[in-house]
Amino acid sequence: MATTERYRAPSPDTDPQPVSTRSRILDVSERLVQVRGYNGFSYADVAAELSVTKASLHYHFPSKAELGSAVIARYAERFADALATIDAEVAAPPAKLATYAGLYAEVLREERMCLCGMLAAEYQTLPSRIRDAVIGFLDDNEAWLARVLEQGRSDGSLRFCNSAADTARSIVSALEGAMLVARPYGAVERFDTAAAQLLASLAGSE
Amino acid sequence: MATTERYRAPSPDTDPQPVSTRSRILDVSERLVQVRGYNGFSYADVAAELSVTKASLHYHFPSKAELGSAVIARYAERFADALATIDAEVAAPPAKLATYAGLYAEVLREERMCLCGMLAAEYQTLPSRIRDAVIGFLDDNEAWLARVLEQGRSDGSLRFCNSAADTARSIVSALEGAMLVARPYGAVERFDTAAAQLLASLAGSE
DNA sequence: GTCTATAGGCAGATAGAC
DNA sequence: GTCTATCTGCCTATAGAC
Repeated sequence: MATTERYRAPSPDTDPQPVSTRSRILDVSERLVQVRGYNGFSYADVAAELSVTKASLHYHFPSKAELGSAVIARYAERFADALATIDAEVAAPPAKLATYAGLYAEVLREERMCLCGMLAAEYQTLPSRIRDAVIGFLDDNEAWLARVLEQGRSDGSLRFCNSAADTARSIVSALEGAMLVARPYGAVERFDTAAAQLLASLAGSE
Repeated sequence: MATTERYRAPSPDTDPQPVSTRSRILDVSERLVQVRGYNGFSYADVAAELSVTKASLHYHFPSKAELGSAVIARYAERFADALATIDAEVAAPPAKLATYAGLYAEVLREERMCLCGMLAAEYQTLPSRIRDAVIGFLDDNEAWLARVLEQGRSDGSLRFCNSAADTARSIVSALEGAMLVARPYGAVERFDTAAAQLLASLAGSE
């Protein structure tokens, strides 16, 4: 998909080297956190999947807190790139919101929770570096959404009663909640229905 | 509060006995699951808070899965009673929804996540008995909400485009998500704003 | 960079005395 | 019912060889 090219790994044509161990560790860890939670995965799980030893993982990431921090930092960077891509490729505010919701749907289709939503649930047990990253991720998303909402209000394509900031928060909440509840049922449709309803409630007069 | 009396512990006047050990274990465990998650608390945590030994806890709840099952079973029962109380004491559908959202707000005010939302995040790591209880809890909530929505559509006090069932799912999603996101900020206002927006979007013509 | 080996601690759980 | 004592296993993390 075009909107994801900018933040995916380089293609084999231009970059024939094997993926670095560090990045494969992050890939596996990211998925495990999204599926099982930060408190639900271990170095042993990652090591088994990659057929290396736990000691080897500690060479790349000395502590679990550092591994967790690296996971969310990379995730946030990729997400920020995706938002920039939406800005570059999608003009209309309602379409931007729909594409944004589509990012969540993609994650859910892989049977994962949003990394940030999962960490939000576990918030009280997390190292402070990871806590800060969770807050930063939410803030960035809300700021981007608020800009899109302002734009939509200006051109009449979106309509909402409260402030753009509050509405942005509601959107993040609603999408995170829709993922949270849909996943136990293994039902992506549940998410899609909730997202569609949300977007419809923001539709403008135009 | 009147709406909670029916499912709270009996008052000292009518029931002067001390709270049973079993129920105190459930109280502490429930709070720990809501704050730290099922994978984030241990028998040692509960034992320390109650000043008993882990072995004593195992007498009451032989395995952690049984303890977890008992926690969610009691929670679901109490929640069902709360819904019955709303039905008995609140007539207007919009007021029923507002009272329902207030149940979530109460939980959040105690810096807890909804038990079911927390377990939904950890779903993939849970014993199957607990998984089933999570699904059952969500189903029950959605069914109750769908009935309220139907009632509101009939009397014109509520308005919504999709089916009552889908709208009920959206409400559960939105409230769970609003809790999930508000908690890291320690900001109950975030939840209140999102809940108010949600309820306003369902307001009928009447 | 990856390994073997191991440390030290906490997890869930059990046996048996009181 | 609650205790002490203990088991087994997994956890994060480190030392040091290759």
